[in-house]
Amino acid sequence: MLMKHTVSTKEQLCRYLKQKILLGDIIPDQALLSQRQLAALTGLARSTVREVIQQLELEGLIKTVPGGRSICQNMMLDHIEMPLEGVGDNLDFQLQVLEARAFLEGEAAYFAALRATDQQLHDIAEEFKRMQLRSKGLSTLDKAKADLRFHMMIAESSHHVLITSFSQLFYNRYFNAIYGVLNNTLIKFGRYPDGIRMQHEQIYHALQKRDAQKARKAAREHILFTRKLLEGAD
Amino acid sequence: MLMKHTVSTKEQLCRYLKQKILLGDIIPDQALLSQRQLAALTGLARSTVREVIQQLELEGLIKTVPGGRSICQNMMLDHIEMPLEGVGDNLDFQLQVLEARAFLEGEAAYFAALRATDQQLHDIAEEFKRMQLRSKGLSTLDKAKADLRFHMMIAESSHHVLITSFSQLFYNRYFNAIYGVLNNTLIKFGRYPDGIRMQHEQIYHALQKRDAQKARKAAREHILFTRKLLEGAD
DNA sequence: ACTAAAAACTGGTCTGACCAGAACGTACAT
DNA sequence: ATGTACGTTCTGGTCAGACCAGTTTTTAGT
Repeated sequence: MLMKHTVSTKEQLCRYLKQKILLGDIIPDQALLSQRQLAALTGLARSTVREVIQQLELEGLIKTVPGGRSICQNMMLDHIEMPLEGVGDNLDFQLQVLEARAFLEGEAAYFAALRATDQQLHDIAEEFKRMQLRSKGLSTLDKAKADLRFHMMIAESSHHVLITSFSQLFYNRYFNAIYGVLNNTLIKFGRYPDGIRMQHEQIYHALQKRDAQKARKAAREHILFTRKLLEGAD
Repeated sequence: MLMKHTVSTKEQLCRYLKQKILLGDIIPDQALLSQRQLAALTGLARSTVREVIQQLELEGLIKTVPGGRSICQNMMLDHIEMPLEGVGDNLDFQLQVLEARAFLEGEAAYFAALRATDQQLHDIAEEFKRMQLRSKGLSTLDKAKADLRFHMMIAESSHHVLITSFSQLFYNRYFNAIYGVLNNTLIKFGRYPDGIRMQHEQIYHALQKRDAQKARKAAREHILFTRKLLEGAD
């Protein structure tokens, strides 16, 4: 029995550093260990450590200065912790969030249909079935989380750096707004409107058939449908 | 007299490859020169070439397979060359594009106000002035390009990897749609509506004063204004 | 205690080497 | 001629050790 994807030491270092930064163990403006120290620590060659460092730099997590150490930046932190400027609960803002989300979901579904691994497709199928089964007995918050997890799995399956990153950023930041939308629709209908369940199904089936354009269309319409609900609810 | 930022050979190679890929000199599934060949060609060390390659890979332009060559992917190209599914010119599609764009522009302006370097702010000021001066004597296409350049500079000044990347992706893909919007408004009004000029000015001033929230608001409203124009033009 | 020289770092680049896996060619068997 | 097995050559990934041009820290001299 052998692992198909043994996690390389390089990958481990990468995750380790990202985690440290994202969880706040290393805070902005704080210096990282030097490349040589990291190399000694991990047993990797410095050139390999450099590649990890460069990756983090390209992702905006750290900044390097020749002669000085690599220091943490974490531009993502700005987003996650941003207080949403007090507009988190108003309707206009929620509508705007859904506008952007429609685009994002569409692209995610499109690429997911094209590039998801069979394993991912299988995982999505599982999650979808779970979603259907338990849809009756959950709190609004749990439903929101389930809904988001479903869409996040799709985003990840797109294997598209930009889409995945943007989705993460997006959901981290706007979860409350999205949750608010779901809450509103639930309050109005007492349950998920039938449309939504059917739309989820359409997205799901388009993905399983790897029909990219249909997946995009379904995902987009799904969000825009939610948007219409919210618009008509004022 | 010395250059402040002499463009390193490394940077040159990076731009060269990006250009080749984005302009279609290297098409998807086509193999790049090997790292050793590129090293020999540029005089760089292979380790340095590798860092360039890794960067392109992280940006989704190429894919590397151990043992095989690095092959072009250019996920952007999918967008640029995609026939837009036959809806490229219809109204609904343009509206959708503007929806997503409103969100993106807002975020870009917000972060640009916070993080643009003085140099970038200066460059934006220059571009803005140029835009004002020559706004009378340009073709629609040139105006569209100028408009896009202005917004792209803002996106770049956000120093936010995701926003910058997403903007590039976005504009590459939807330039035609955006151009269509501009064309429509120009046809309708014979010139840019006054609102747009004023809105550009508001964005510009918010940036110069580094008022992030105002910048976001102005940028968002600018796009949503264009959207309304288009909506009312059917 | 303050300053200036010097030593000890840092990231960036280079060289040259080895490995495992992919690609390709060649020679052999059909 | 066709097809298949094999071996060479090539690829990307990793490694080790070196130098440079800067920064930072220490040290020595005032």
